[in-house]
Amino acid sequence: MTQKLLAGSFQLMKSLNRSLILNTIRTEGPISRAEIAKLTKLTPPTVSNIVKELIDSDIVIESNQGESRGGRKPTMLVINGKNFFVIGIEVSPASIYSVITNLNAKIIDSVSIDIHHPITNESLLSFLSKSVKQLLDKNNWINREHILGIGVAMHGIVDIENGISIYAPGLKLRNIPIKEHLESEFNLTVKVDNDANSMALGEAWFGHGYDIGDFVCVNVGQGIGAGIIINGKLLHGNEFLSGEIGHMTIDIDGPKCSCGNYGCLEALAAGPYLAERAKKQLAMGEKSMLIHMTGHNLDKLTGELIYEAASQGDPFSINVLKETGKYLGIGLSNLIHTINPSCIIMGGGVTKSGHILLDSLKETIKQRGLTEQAKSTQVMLTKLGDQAAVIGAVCLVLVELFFTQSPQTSII
Amino acid sequence: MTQKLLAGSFQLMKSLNRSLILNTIRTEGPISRAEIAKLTKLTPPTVSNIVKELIDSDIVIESNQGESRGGRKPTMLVINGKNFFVIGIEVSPASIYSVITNLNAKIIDSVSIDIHHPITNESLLSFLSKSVKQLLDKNNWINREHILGIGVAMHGIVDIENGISIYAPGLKLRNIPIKEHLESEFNLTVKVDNDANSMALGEAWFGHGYDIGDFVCVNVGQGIGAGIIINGKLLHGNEFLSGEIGHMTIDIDGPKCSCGNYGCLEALAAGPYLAERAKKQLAMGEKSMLIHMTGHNLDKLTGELIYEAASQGDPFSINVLKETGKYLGIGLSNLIHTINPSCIIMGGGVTKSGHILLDSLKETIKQRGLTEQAKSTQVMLTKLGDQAAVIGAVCLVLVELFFTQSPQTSII
DNA sequence: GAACTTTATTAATTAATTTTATTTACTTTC
DNA sequence: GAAAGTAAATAAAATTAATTAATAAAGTTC
Repeated sequence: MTQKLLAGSFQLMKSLNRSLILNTIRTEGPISRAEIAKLTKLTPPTVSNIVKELIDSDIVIESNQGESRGGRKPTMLVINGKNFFVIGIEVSPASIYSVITNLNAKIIDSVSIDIHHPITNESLLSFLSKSVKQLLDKNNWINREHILGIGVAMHGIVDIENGISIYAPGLKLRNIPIKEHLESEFNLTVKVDNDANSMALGEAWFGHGYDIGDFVCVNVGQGIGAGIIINGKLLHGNEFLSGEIGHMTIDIDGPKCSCGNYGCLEALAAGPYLAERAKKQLAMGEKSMLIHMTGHNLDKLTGELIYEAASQGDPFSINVLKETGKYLGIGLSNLIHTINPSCIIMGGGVTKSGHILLDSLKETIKQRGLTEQAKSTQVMLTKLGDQAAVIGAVCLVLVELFFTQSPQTSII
Repeated sequence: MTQKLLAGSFQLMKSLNRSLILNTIRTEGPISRAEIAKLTKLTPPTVSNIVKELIDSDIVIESNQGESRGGRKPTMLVINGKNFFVIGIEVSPASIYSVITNLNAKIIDSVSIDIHHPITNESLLSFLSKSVKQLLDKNNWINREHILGIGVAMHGIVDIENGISIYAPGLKLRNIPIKEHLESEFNLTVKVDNDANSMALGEAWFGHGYDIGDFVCVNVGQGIGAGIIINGKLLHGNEFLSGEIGHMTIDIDGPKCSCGNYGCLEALAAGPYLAERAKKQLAMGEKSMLIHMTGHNLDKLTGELIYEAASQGDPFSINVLKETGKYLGIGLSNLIHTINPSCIIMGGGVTKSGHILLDSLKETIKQRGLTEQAKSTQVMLTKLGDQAAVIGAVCLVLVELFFTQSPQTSII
C-alpha cells in the first residue's frame, strides 16, 4: 500500500495549528505569541486566535512579561502544567510502581506494591486498582477532575488498541484486560503499552531523545526489549511485536532460551542468563571472588553480584561482563543494520553494570559496523534512569493530550 | 523528539485533497466524481473543483460513461497514464537495465548494457547516459516533454537526498554522483535509491504489497538486502543504512563475510557464499551430481547450479538448500521480532530456487516465532519478479508525482 | 519628547470548503 | 409516453479560518 492521505478540511487546518502552537509552547515555553509566530511560520493573528482558545480551555496560561527587545514587552505563555495531573504505572515482574505527576512529568507522589508469585489476572487487576486508590487517597487535595488519565507500562506483549496485556512472561499471565478494568473502575482514560516502548517515549519527551527523531531505547534486565521511535512516533508493528529483540538469534548454536529456541540475545545477555553462564563456568573450576561473595552457594549468584565483583576488580567477573557487552553489541549492530537509528539509549538493570560492559558493547559496534556512520552510532544510558518506564507511562497519556488533533481537547 | 506537526493552511488543505483525489483515481479508477466523494468523504463540489484542475493539468482524463444506477450516468475518470512516461534504471553488479514505462508502470521498451569489471565512476556514469540515450532514440515518437523523470535502483548504500551511490560493493565503487550527472545531462528529475528499497516500493505500488501498509521486501542474490515499508513509506534510517540485513550476525562463530565480520546472514545464505559452502563440503568428499555438472571443476559451481541439481533430486543439493532456508528463516525471524511486518516478500535470485528453500525458510519461521502471529507471518515471492527493482525505480518518480502535495504538480 | 521598534489586536480580504439549490440525464412506473 | 423519481454534476451562497493591512499598546533610543 502506498502512503495514506488525510482529507483537508477547516477542522484539520485548525487542529493542526492548534497542536503545533500547543507543542511549541510545551517545548519552547515560556514563549511569546510573536515568537511562536516566528518559529511556526504562522501569522500573528492566527497565533493570537488559537492562543486565546487555549487559554480559555485552561491548558495554557499567561505567565510573566518578558524582556523588551526595543519595543513592547512580550507576554510569556506556558503550559498550565501544575494544575493538571497524570497517573503512571509500571508493572514489572516483581512490583507495581505507580506515580502521579503534573504535565511536566514531575513526580508528585508514588506508591509501590510488591508482587508475590504465583498471581492471577484478577489479583493483578485488583492490585492495580489498589495502587491507584492509594495514590488518590494520599493526594486528596488534587481535584479528581484535573486528573487526565492513567498510563500503564507493562512488560511483555501488549495489545495497545484494546489495552490488553497479551502475554506477560515475568508474571506467567495472559490476556489481562487492563484498560477495560481501570477505565470502568476510575472513569479515566487508560493507555497501556509495553515497558520498552514506554521507556523510549519517556526519553523522547523528557530524556535524551528530546531532539532526536529516530532512536531506539533498549531495556536490558530480566529480559531484553527495545522501543523503536521513528519520526517521533513509536513503532508497534503488525501484531504489537516490534522491538522483541531479546529473541533475536545471534548464535545459532548458542544456549537455550526460555522461548525454546537457541542463541537468542536474551539467553546470552539478560541478567538471569548472565548469572547462569557464570555459574556454569564457576562450576567447572574457574576462580573468582564470586564464590566467596555467594557463601559458596552458587544458586545465590545474580547479575548484580557479578556487576559488584567486577567493579571490585574480579578478573572473572570482568570477563563475563566483557563477553556480555560483546553479545549486546552484536544485537545492537543487527539493529543498526536493520533500522539504522541515530542513537541507542540503554535502560534497565544494565545501566548499573558500569563502564566495562558498556565499553565492550561500544567496541563491538565499532568493530561490526558496516560504515563509518554505523560504527559511530551513539550509545548512551537513559537520562530518566529507573523512572524511564513510569515517566513513559505518563507520556502515553500526554501523547493523547498534545497530539490528538481534536479541537475538543479541552482539559476540563 | 516528539512527532513533527504540519502547519495548517489553505494551500495544505487543497493539496491534501488534490493528492487524495488523484490517488483515489489512480487506485480505484475508472471512478466517477460521485464515487470519489463517497470514498474520500469529501463533498461533491470539492471533488468537482479539484477534478477540473486535474483535467486541466492533463493528468486525469474523462473516459467512458458508466452504467446508470437509476439516474444520470456517471462520467468515469482515469489517470492519463498512456500519455506520460517514466524511465527506470536498475544497476546491478553485472549490468545496467533500463526501461521506459507509462504511468501504470507498463514497460514500453527496455535496453540492457553489460558491465565489465573493473569500472570507474566516470565510465559507469557514461554508461548510464548511454543507456538513457538509447531508450530515447529507440522511442523518438515520445514527446520529450511527456517524460516525467528518471528513477535509479542502485545496489549498495545510497544517499537518497543527494542521489549519490555512497558504496556499491558489487562494482567496488564509492561516491558516484548519479543524480547530479543525469539531471544535468537530460534536464529531468532524477531519484536514486537502493535496489531492495526500490523492489519494496515496486511491490507496494504494483505488486503483492498493494493493499498492505507494513511489509518488508527481501532481496537475496549476490548479497542480501531488505526494503522496509512502514505506513506505506520507505524507511531509510538515519544514514541510509536501514535494511542492510545481509550483515546481520546470526552465528557469532560463522564463516567470514566480505565485510570482515563472521556469521553475517549474507555469508551463510547469499548466492556466492552458498556455492562456496557447497564447494568446501564437496572437496571433503561428499557425493553429488554437482561434480558431474561442473565437469569436475568446482570453481564453476554457482548458486544456480545447486538450484538445478536440487530440482533434479540431488540429495546433497537439496540439503544445501534446506540449510540455506534455515539461515534465511532465522534472519527473517529476527526481522519479525524487530519490526514485525505483516508480510515478507522475497525477491532476487532466490525466487528461482524453487520450493525446497522456501519451505525450509517458512518452517524455520514457524519454529522460531515468539507468538502464533509471528509464526504465521506470511512469506511470498515478488509479484513483479525480475522486474521488481526496475519497476520500483519507476515508482521513485511516481511517488513524487502522486504524493508531493504541491499544487504545481502539473505534469506539463 | 520625537522617532522608531516590538508586541498584540482589530478589521478587511481571501482561499477553499460546505451547504443548499439547480440542472442534467437517465430509469421506472402507471 | 408523459410524469415521477433518482443519481450525477454544477452553480450560487454561506461558512470557516486563514492571510493581509491597519492600528493600538507599550516600550526603547537618541
